[in-house]
This record gives sequence, C-alpha cells and structure tokens, in this order.
Amino acid sequence: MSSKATSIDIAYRAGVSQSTVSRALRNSPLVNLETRQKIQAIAKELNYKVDKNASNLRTQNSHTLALLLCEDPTNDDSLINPFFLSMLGSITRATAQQGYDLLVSFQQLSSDWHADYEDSNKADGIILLGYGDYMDYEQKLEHLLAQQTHFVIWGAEHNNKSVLSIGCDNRQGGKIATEHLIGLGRREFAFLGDASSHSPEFRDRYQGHLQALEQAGLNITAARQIAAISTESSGYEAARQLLASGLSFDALFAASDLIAIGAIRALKEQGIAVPEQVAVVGYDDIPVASFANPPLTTIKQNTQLAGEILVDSLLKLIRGQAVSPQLIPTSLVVRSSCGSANL
Amino acid sequence: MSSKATSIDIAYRAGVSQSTVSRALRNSPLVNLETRQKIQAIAKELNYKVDKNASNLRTQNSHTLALLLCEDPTNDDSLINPFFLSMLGSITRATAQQGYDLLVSFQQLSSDWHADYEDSNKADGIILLGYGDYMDYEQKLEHLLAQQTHFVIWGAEHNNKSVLSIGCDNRQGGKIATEHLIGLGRREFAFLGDASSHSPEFRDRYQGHLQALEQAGLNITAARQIAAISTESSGYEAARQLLASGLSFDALFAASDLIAIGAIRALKEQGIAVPEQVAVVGYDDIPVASFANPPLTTIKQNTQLAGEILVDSLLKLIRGQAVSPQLIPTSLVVRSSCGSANL
DNA sequence: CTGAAAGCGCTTACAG
DNA sequence: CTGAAAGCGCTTACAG
Repeated sequence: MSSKATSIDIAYRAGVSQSTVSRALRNSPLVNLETRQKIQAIAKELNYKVDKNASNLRTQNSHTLALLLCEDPTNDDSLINPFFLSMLGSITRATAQQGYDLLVSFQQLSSDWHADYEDSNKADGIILLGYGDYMDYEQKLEHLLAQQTHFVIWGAEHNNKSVLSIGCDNRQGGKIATEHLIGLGRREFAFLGDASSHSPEFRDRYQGHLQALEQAGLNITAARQIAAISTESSGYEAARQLLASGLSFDALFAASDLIAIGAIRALKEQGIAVPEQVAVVGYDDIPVASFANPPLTTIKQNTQLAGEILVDSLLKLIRGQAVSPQLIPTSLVVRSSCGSANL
Repeated sequence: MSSKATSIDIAYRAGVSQSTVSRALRNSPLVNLETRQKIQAIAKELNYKVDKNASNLRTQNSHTLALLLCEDPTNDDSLINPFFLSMLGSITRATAQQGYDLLVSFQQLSSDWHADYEDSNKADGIILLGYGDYMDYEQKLEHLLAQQTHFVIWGAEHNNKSVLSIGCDNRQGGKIATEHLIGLGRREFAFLGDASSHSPEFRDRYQGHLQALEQAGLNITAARQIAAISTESSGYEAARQLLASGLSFDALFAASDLIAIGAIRALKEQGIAVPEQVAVVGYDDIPVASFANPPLTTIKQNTQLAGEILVDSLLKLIRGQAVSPQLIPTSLVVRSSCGSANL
C-alpha cells in the first residue's frame, strides 16, 4: 500500500516467478492465457505500472521523443509564434498515438541541448521546430549529425542531405496565394518578408510568388520585396517602408499572417482601404487570421498532418527504416482581405 | 565511438574506479579536486552523459514533471485556448530552470492518465491545466489523491483542501474590469460567461463583477448573466441572446477574450458601435486581443509568474515542504474597446 | 580520498 | 509454458 508495487509483489501473489509476471504484463503468448489473465488482474488491482526507468534501462530505449522549440531569442515570451504552438498540439497528439512520451524544451535554456537528450537516454530522437534565423542552427545540426542522433527538422529542405526535413510546400503556397490575387485582377505586387537563405521558408514562398507572376507575364522587380521577420511590428514597418518608397501596388503577399496584420495596420493608417485599394494575403492561417479586420485570406498549413508526418518519420529513422524529406501541400483559405474579382 | 560511453569507460581511461567517476561527475567534494577535473575532462571529451534511466532507477526519482492539458473534447484541435498555450511556454521555462524535464500530454488520449505518470516513475509530479468542465475532473482528482500522487492544479481554489491549486485572482480581475467600466461612466452591465460551479474561474470573475457593481450602488439582476464557454462562437451566441432579450446595456464584461471577440462581432452585425454604444472588456489578454477591432481592453494574467509558481509549488510538494494555494494578482490592460470617459 | 559491492526493477536469452 | 540468472548503468552505504 505505502510504497509502489513491483513485479516481484505480483509474482508473490500470483504464485509464479517474476519473469513470468514480466512476460504476462507484456501480454506474451508464451505465458498460459489463464496465468496471464490472473497476473494482469492482480496488477490492475495493485495499481501496478511498469517502472519506465527500469524497463528503459534494460531495453536501452526510452520510448520518448524530445521536441525542441528553437525560438528566436529576440521574441517576447508571450508572443510565441501561434503557428508553432499549433504544431506543438499536433505533435503531442501524434506522439501519444504512437505510444511515445514527449519531452518539450525551449532551446535558449539549454546551451548544449544538441547533446543532451539522446546521449542521456532521455529520448530516442528529437524533433526540431525552429523559428528564427535558420543559419544559426547549422553548427548544432552538424553536431547532431556527428553524434548520430536521430532527428527531424521542420522547415525547408536542407542543403545537407543527411538532415531529414519535413515541411509544407512553401513554394506551392506562395504560388497559389499569388495566383489567387492575379485571378482577382491584381497586377502590382509586393512581397513582405525576408527572402534570404536565413529564412528558407519565406524564401521559398517568395519563389513561388515570383513563379506565379512570371507565368502570368507580370513583370518582376527586386525592389518589390521588403524584408520582414514574422511579427506584427515588423510587418507594419515593412509596409511603411513600401509606402515610403512611392511605388504603387494593389496587392501584398505577406510571408506570414503576423506580417500581414501589421501591414494592414500600416495601410489603414494611411487611409488605404483593404481590400478595395490593396488586397492582402497572409500565410499560416493562425487563429488571429479570422478575427483580423478584414478577415485575412491566407495559406493554411496542415498542422495536423504535419505533426503526424514529423513523428512518423522520426520513428522510422529511429527504427532504421527508409525515410525521405516530405513536402506537405498547403491550401488557400479565402476570407475578405482580397475582396472579389469585380474591380 | 560507435556505442555510447559509460562511466566504466571513463573509469578505465582515468585509471580510477567506476564509483569515483560517478562521484566526480556529480562534483562530489569527496573526490580529490585534481582527479575530479581529470575525470570531468575525459567525460567531456567522450561526450559522456549520465544515463538518466540508470540514475533515475537508482535514485528512484525521475527529475521530470508531467504537464497534462485537460482540454474540452468539444474543442477543435487548432483552437487550443491561446491562454493555455502561453502557460505552456512559461511552465516549460520554469521547469527547465529548475533542472527538470517536462513531459507534455493531452488528456483525451490517455484514458487512465491519472494513474500513468507517477506510478510508472516517468514523472515525480503532475501539473494539471484544465479548460473545460471542471466537475468532470473530480473523480480523477480523487484518484490522484488516493494514490498519493504529487500534483498541482491550475485554476480556482478547490473544495477539497488536499488539492493544491494555483490560479490568478479571478475575483479581483472581475472587480477591476468592472470598476474600469464604471469609472468610464457605464451603468448598464451584462456578464458573458458560464457562472456555475462547472466553471469556477468564470464564476469567480462574475463574483468580482457583482462585487464592483454592488460597491458602486448599481443594481444587479441575474438576467444579465448569459452563459458561454470560452470560444468565439459561444461569445457570439451569448451576445445575440442578450440582444434578443431586449435588455438595454452599455457595457459587457466577457469572461474571456474569445467570448469578447465573438460578442463584438454580434454587436457590429446589429450596427451597434463598440465602444461608443457598448463598451467591452475581455479576460486573458491573449495575443489576438490587441489585434481585435477595436483592440480589446482586457485583464492580463501573469503567465510568466503563474508558470513559475506552479512549478515551484509542485517541486515543494514533491520534496515534502509546506505549500499553500496561491492567488496571483491580475492587471488591467487598457486598449480601445471601452472608449474613454467623455460620454 | 578511494574502491568493492549491493541493488534500483525490469527484460530476455538460456535451460528445462 | 515456466523459472533461475544475468545484466542494463548508475548511486551510495560500507570499509578502508
């Protein structure tokens, strides 16, 4: 009663050996059905649970996955990117569905996170969810690779082919967003978001954007891309900068919803009507998107599917099965920020 | 190189016994400083990490906390209450700061979650973060108590004094929200949110609301409380219901930001101006609040502090130290949804 | 200050 | 189908 029951307690009560108890609890067909049921009944009665530390030590795997949120240290705590929060939800679910536990951690707190988890047998593998400058991770990824740690990384495909990345098809997302705008009769575009290799996901969205413009025979000028990171204020600044440049435009494609929302604020401040004068498309479909004013047309990433694929891929990697990078298709969510075609 | 280094490998290289290695790695003053440093250097070189399963098994504690998000099953996945997501962030940080790991799980997935964690030695204690019907947890809490599991629960103070609860001072929050509205000259109020014991947090906010009204000598009628759960659509419905009742009102206090946002949508649909005709205060200060139109005046809960106190309290409980329920003060965040006093 | 030894609670060949 | 035994990698009395 007082201290926890062990398999030996059960063995004693069931009148069998501890080995048989262990087998019965794992439902081994080696054990006589009747004996098995008897043992399981006693275990239940005693509220017995297999000690994870002991079984993990013995089997040398932890049945645990680690999720590392590598956030941009400049970000405010309370402003954790809502998209990643939603990913966290789906990853939690997918992990549990596979019978694994999930250890969650933020990068900044552990300076040597890259060495911590798998080496100490706390987790069998790691999922990296990064937002912030991609280039900063390079070294750590190398380190993980060198240690033969099992890991998958969310985002754009990596240069190093040994790094398994899972991400949404950002290029396709950028393309359909832009095509939507073109279909609505818009002709003068600007892209708001960093498009350098520091933000490979944004860069791919931009490339999809350019591709759509090109296919529509619209002209492309580099000046129409204004860098921004994924915050409301950065989006606001970027739009102000665009406005100050004096370029005329009737459509904005923002690399994230947060950027779009900031941009809309800047436009409104100048008395520019959205969508009448300028149509805006965002990216991510974060919860705020539908409450924005006007409600934001955006590109939705399937976080449910993404979480599942991330977890499945990592598990395959751990089991030594073949895996390959995957691109998850995105979809357009039409709301009001682009208006309709009758302009 | 191939397989993980153990303390025996280090002992071999350092020419000492394995026990000495173990002591040195825990930085025991029993070990000669020179020997200690030598051992630590070798450990570093070998990229050695203490095997958590082995040390946890030996010491019989896991240095891990479990966080259980008990969500309302009726909620959509992608609409995880943003407030809880923010709590998750602060709990993750606080846990790491204490040198513990954090296991995260959603309730629905594990039917016997209440028995799982501590019994299997996966975690030393549990933090319960619930949103949804409080009464549903009663049995499970009893069960946890019966098993002498260490746990803290977020929210209103519990009937059962053995349950350690940590929460924001909802009564005070409801009071200052209402006082703000009264100070602005509003006189006809309605409260949007369930105020039954199924939602003790909302109930406390409502009670603070009533207290403020009473102190201001305003009359209170039960009809002016409309039940709603914390979703945008529920807030919308509640406001429609209020509108349909024909009661006149110039101020709404919503039990959550999501409810407030839904209510504002309903008001606007009827051509009622916010804040000119009706002032609205929300609760939580979720990220969306500042992007709402108009930006929402709301009650901010200090999630940073809340996470720290939750973790600290649980750790004290585990260590057998004295703990008591705590009420964390809230603060008013003034934005535009209440207008100014010049009405 | 250091080492030999026991033991945490399991799982799993091995033998029957 | 079952049991005796080894061993996963640590920590920590105990003895010196």
